[in-house]
Amino acid sequence: MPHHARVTKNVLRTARKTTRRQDYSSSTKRALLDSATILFTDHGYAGTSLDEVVAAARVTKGALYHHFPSKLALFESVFFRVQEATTNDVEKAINASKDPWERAQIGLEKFLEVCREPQFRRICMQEGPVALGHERWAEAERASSFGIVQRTVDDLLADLGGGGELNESFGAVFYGAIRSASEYVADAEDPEAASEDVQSTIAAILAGLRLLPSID
Amino acid sequence: MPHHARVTKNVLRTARKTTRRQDYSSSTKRALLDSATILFTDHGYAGTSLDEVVAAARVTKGALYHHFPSKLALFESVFFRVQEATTNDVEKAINASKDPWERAQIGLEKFLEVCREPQFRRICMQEGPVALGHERWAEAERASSFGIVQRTVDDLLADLGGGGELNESFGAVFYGAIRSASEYVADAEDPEAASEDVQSTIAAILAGLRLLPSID
DNA sequence: GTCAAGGCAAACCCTCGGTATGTGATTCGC
DNA sequence: GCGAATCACATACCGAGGGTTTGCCTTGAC
Repeated sequence: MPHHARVTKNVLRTARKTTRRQDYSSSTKRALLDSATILFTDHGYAGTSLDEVVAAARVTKGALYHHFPSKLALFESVFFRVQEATTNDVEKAINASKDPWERAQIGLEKFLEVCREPQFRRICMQEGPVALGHERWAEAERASSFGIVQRTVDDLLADLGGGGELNESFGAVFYGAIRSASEYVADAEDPEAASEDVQSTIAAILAGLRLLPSID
Repeated sequence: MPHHARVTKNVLRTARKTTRRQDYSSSTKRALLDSATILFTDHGYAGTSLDEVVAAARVTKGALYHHFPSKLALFESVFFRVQEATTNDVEKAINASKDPWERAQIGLEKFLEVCREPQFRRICMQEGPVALGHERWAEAERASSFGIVQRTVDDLLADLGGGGELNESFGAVFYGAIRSASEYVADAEDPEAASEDVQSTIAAILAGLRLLPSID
């Protein structure tokens, strides 16, 4: 091999950083994840067969099991991908403000919005707990949605001068309230109106808490 | 057949009201439901095979499919049986009082209690939505747990003199809050303490609402 | 050019939900 | 009382689908 050829090759490889095979591979993996996301969203975890997934991705089960050790592992990858994308959205929106009460309001509004996206609702909220098991799902939630809610609630309570004893309890209560409210909005005939109602409701509850002499 | 024999037979049948075959039949059906309840509670819907169910009930699949048209139908029967028993418990406890605020407190306490029973938690709260489908599950919930919460909330808001526009929204919010709080209590290391914290939390929220000049 | 490895296809196995058919015990008609 | 009908259930079987094994064929290294 002449010297200039080696140099050119190295330059090109450094520029592209990936080989043709790696491109193919990651492309296949992404196709599998995309197909699986759609199918899991439409038919749920148990209602989706791997044959459907590989057909939609135009590969075979051999490819699937080359990239994922099991159906459950495939679902996990889909789950975390959707969860991360959604959580980032909410977190970014929240950081637009510094006032804890405003942050809470923005976060709520944004969360009601993302819960109307079928992917997040079905995969992360509905199928997640059963497919991953309640334990693993709860752990994943603590690191994302629930974590955001808890931190927001902590800030609110700190602003109210509470001693912090009931922080976890308030976190659990508000997390559930927001989840349920999101489903209410997503299922409503007029989601816009329902969303405003929910925001008024939460706002009323928060306003009431601010009137209390003390929380603890 | 002599006359006295016919009379005796009729008397007996009237007294017992069932034939021997019907006794056997309902007995095996109950055995299937009992076994299925335990297995669904321990391993979930998808994680339980019908072979396990019929083995635990000491029958075969022939018997199962004689009583239930499908695995899903078996689960439905189990689901509704558990749900009805639990809901009746809560409803009965609530009716011990007439004051809406006291009823709410009693209902909450009782609900936190029943949610610590694995059967209700796993079958009605966790597996139900996925196995029955979100639609059917929501419908069943409206007729039981959610219905109780909504009626209780309606009474509270009426007592506050609200116009009723936000009743549904408040119902959804409190329903979710209570559900989530129940899981928090059930998973807590010290459920008794967690239960008290949750009751303090909800009490604080309700106290705050009573301080508001108006809800709507 | 050759060789190793990675990416994937194809064929197979096994569990499990569901079905079709058989059978023995009850119950009913007379 | 006795045969016929029926009911409650057992047994054998089928197909779908998750998972495994094997091997080919492209790609990249030397």
